[in-house]
Amino acid sequence: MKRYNPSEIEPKWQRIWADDARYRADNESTKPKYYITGMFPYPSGAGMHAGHFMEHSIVDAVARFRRSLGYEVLYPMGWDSFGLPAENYAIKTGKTPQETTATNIANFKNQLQRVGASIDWSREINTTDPEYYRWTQWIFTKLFERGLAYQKDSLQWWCPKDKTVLANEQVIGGRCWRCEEVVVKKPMKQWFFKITEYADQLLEDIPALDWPEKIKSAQINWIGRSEGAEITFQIAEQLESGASEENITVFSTRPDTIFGATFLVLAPEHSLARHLAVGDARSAVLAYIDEAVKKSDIERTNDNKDKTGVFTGSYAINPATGEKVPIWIADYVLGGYGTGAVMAVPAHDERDFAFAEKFELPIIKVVERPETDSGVDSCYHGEGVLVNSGAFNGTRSEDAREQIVAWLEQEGRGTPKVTYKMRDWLISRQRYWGAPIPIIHCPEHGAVPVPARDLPVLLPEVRDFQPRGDGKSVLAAQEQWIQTTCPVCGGPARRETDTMDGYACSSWYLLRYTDPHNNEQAWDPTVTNYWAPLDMYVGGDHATAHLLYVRFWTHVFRDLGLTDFAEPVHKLVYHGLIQAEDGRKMSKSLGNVVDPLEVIDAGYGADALRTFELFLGPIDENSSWSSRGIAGVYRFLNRLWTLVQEFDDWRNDSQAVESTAVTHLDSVVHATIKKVTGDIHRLSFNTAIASLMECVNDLYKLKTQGFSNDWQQALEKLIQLVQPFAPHMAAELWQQLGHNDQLDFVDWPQWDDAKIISDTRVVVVQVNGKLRATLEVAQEISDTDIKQLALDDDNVRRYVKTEPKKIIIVKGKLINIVV
RNA sequence: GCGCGAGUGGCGGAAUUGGUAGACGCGAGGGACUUAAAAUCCCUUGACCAAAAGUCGUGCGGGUUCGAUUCCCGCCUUGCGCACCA
Repeated sequence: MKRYNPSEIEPKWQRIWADDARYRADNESTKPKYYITGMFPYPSGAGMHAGHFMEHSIVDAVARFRRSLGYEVLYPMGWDSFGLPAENYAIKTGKTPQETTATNIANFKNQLQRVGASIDWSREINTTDPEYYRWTQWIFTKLFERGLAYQKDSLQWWCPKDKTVLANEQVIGGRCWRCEEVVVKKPMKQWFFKITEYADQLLEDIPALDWPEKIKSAQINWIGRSEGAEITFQIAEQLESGASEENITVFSTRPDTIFGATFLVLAPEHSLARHLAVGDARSAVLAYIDEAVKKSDIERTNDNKDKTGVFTGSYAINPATGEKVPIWIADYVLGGYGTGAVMAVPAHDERDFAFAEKFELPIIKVVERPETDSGVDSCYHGEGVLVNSGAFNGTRSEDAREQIVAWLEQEGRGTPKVTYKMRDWLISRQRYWGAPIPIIHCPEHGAVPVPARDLPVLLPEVRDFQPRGDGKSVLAAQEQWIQTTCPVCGGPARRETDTMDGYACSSWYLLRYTDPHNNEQAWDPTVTNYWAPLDMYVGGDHATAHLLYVRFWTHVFRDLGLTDFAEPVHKLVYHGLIQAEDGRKMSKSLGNVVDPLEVIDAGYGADALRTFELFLGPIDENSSWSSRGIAGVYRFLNRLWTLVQEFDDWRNDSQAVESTAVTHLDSVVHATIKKVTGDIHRLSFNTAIASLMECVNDLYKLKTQGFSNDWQQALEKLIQLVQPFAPHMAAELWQQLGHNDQLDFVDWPQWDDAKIISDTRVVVVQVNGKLRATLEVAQEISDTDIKQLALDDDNVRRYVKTEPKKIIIVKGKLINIVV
């Protein structure tokens, strides 16, 4: 009898799987395909912790399950390896990002191999590989040609001391988060992807996605579609300083409240803001604008609720009432949303109300609060009947919405309009470690995309990664690299020196996996249409960033004729986090990280680790690591192992006697097959593993009757069921029971309902819904007989003294006697 | 503030369509084996009651139903996402 020793059997099987490239996916297969993977990792220096392994435990279990069901499974892996951490690490250590990235990838790959993930390594990809980013760049040029990649001047945060651009989140209280220098805003020309053009399509496709509600609603929220109208307010006075416009256009979702619009508010960034400042107010307005523009968005929203603003001295005409209304500037209006200007209706909008109260502006009620509404606030934002609204008095606000817009449209003062919260995707990065934007700036022809034949635009190797300080990436110092010729006219031209956001690289990798070695094109549509879209995509991050971008790009690919499908992922599995044993997030700085290789090497092995991660709880909820819990799972695997050893010893013992007393063996095993199969289908791994444990416990009890030859098949089936969770042990035991074939591809066991059913069943007897007895009755018993048996039961009789009013029978399960 | 989840023993969790609440695991208690310990195996384990019988029990308060962890209404707590988006 062999002891269970994972440190011996796991390397053995990992070697076998690697040697015969067992998990290579075949493009030409005649089997049905199943394409599954997890979100590819960023290969950091820290390596993966036990929490990261959750994703691979899920993907590998499903991949192995699907293989057994007869699918051709594609489970690839790759590396999202461009990005800031590698670059910062390079600055600190003097190593190049190329070197550190290679080291980290080797480490990650080793970790994945040591858990026995059934990955097709022949399809490994790496976003920093020029053969990969060549096509990222090619896609950029395609977007550019379609008008979906464009340049725009926008304000960026700039730290004069660190000489670098900062993200909004890196500006705290107007100061740099690193050196606390006061930051300034600097206008910079940046590259954007026009995701807003796909806002409606991305929104419309959401209901049909087999994705968690949580993610779907996060995306709906993020896109933030609002239906309303743009309404034009004429400026009352002639503007002195030659402003380009004489009108102010506002966006409103409540055009029905226009009769209550008692003032206008413009964002400080509004193009007319300075021009409107007249008379005594002028200097105060200009000061306010300067101050507001300096504040970060975070400050402007977090300083919150306490409204600030200034009156410009100018007025506009409310197109509905004809009244003059004052024009204010206030930073509670956002420059980047709608038109950057709003009509303020203080009676029916809380923000406008707070502002009006503070600055003593008129408040006119135009929607009557229904009597059924119990609220008493002086500001009411619900629906109701219009008042103080001229010809529209008495109209319901829902109806008035359309009627008023129609009327304004007739007058040439308004038009229906849909607006989105989502902004275009800013993809320029002034950092080194990214894919160069494949654009050549020609004095004659402007921004020209690099032709496909000249791709990739290689990232030059440099020595100094420190950002230079003039708002450009270190590539701007590579004068030789920059100088080139215009692809259109052949004249001298200069390369774009910004790199692309890493999210660009990860927006198409799922398609590259299907055809990773293609050096003629990004992918062959025939191959890609065979594998993609993904049947299952597993991850626990990026609800609105990556998962929105990858949908956006795939929609574009479809429109370009590069794919047949617009949605890249059929089913999304969004798993929870595994927190540390102390209930906090696992992190290096907290010192609570569980290293998976240490767990494996401590003797538990990869099988116990994987099984435990899936046993912790439902995969979509957070859970906490438990060093005691993994011992419990290890105990279970050990019990299964021992059981097979004991059977094997019996089998090989020539003196062994076959027991004739064995009962229920089939019933136990077939019930387990049924339960485990159903549970894996619905991704309820914790209950699948629980029923495997239950099955082993039951077999220990049956074992006391002695073994028989029937046990061979029973144990084989059990081993097959365990395989998705503990593949090394399963392979070893399979071999020990006399098989030389590959367990991975052996058909998943079938159950037979007839074998599960026993001669008797348990029926619960309730009186008035309370449990009073349980009866063991024959399988085929009639309702009449059940009723009689129930009523004859001693304990039931104590509660049923009179003729029952009603008797409810749930076939084969329960009888409830109502008295 | 808005949106989406969640709340069940000492702990992680189960109950798939409204039908025995607490599967499975951890922990705890007891026993077997052992010189002893570890490991292993067996039994017990929601609360109250000596126990049978029973009563109570799924965040709180109502409701629908023969029957509610499950459905409905109103709260509380908590996680996540968005957040002055007009």
